[in-house]
Amino acid sequence: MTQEQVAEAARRENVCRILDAAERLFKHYGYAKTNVADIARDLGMSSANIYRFFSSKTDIHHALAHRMMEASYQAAVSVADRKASASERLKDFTLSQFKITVDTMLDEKKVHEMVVVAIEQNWPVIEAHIERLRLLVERMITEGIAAGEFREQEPALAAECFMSATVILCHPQLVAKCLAKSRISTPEDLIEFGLRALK
Amino acid sequence: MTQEQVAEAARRENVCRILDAAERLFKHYGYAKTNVADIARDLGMSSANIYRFFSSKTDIHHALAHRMMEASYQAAVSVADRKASASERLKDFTLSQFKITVDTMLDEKKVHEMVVVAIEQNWPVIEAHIERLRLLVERMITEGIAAGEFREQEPALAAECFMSATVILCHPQLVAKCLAKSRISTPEDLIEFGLRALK
DNA sequence: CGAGTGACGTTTTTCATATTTCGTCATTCG
DNA sequence: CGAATGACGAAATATGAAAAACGTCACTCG
Repeated sequence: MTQEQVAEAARRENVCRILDAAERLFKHYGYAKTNVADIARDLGMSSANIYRFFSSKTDIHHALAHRMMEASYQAAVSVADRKASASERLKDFTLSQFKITVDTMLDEKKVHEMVVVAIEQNWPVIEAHIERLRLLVERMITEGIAAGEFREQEPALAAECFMSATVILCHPQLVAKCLAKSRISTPEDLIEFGLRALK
Repeated sequence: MTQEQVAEAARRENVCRILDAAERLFKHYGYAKTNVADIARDLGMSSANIYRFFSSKTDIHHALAHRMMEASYQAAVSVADRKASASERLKDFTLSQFKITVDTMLDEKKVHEMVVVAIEQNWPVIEAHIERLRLLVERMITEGIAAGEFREQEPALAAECFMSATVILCHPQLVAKCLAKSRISTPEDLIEFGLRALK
């Protein structure tokens, strides 16, 4: 292992530790109430040292968002790659996204604060994430068409419609609102509805 | 016409004038920047007089929201009552709701402020409005099933799913966001998608 | 008598400034 | 030499007193 590789590994390790600490503190005290000095103290280092790995507090926020979305995407990929019918996979894909959103929002107030900021300022990473997911959906739909499971249709368009139709299961703010109110339909009902439109 | 009826008519007239003035000022200067004295001055009356018709500034806000939703509901009813296929009416219903939402949001910043407050605090009137619309949709779906246009299904469940699927066309905040971004699908595409799920 | 008002107590908002936090850099230390 | 830091200026935020807005009520006037 070269000198550079060792240094790089150490750097990654530090980045990860900082993100872990930041995530924990943000979730516990809220994003606004936690300052970089708090994060540094938690790790037994100086706040100046944090800035060797992140250019700003916002940058940490970005990185955390990226990490969470990456995890969400990996979960999605592992569902999309399964050996199962397109319908089955689309259903599990959407349920998995729903579950992740619910779990993320369970911390409520603290996480909500961070999500709102990211959405209100509509960070490009969010759009990029949605687009990646859309491509996954598009692929599953294409496969479903090939298998004769779905009717002939434009996969790109169908993917966007399917995701729009199930947006209340994946959009953090909508999920937060809808969990509270009494509803006739379950998530499964809505997914079933979306799948029918594809067939 | 009795004494009471005259008085009642005068009261309604005042209520209406106040709401008109409030709506205009709120849209021009924003809800927060407009105070009750401004509304009163605009009408050549004292602010104390406003409180003979509305118990608070918030009450005016409520009344305005109610008036707008009532207009939206009447537009919806007139579409739902038309002589046309259920598909056609459901499509026009959704497009009409979409148009109203877009037009309402066109004033952007000023109206947005009021809508956000109403949604964040989730006023019961909003839930009630959505429920009324859902009942209209349910009726159209029931008629569509009877006409053999849609498959056999639970109308109440189908109505909620259809509305959930088209929520991005009717939810003020989502519409505001989605108008900005480039999309593959048009509103018509999404409605078509929702209708397919019913057939 | 009752529609309408000016005056007034209470609550909320504004605004100036005191304090905290952010982010940089020259310097230390292993 | 480079990882790490304390000290520091700039930017943001908390604070609290002053001003404005809210909402009430005794009173006026047609």
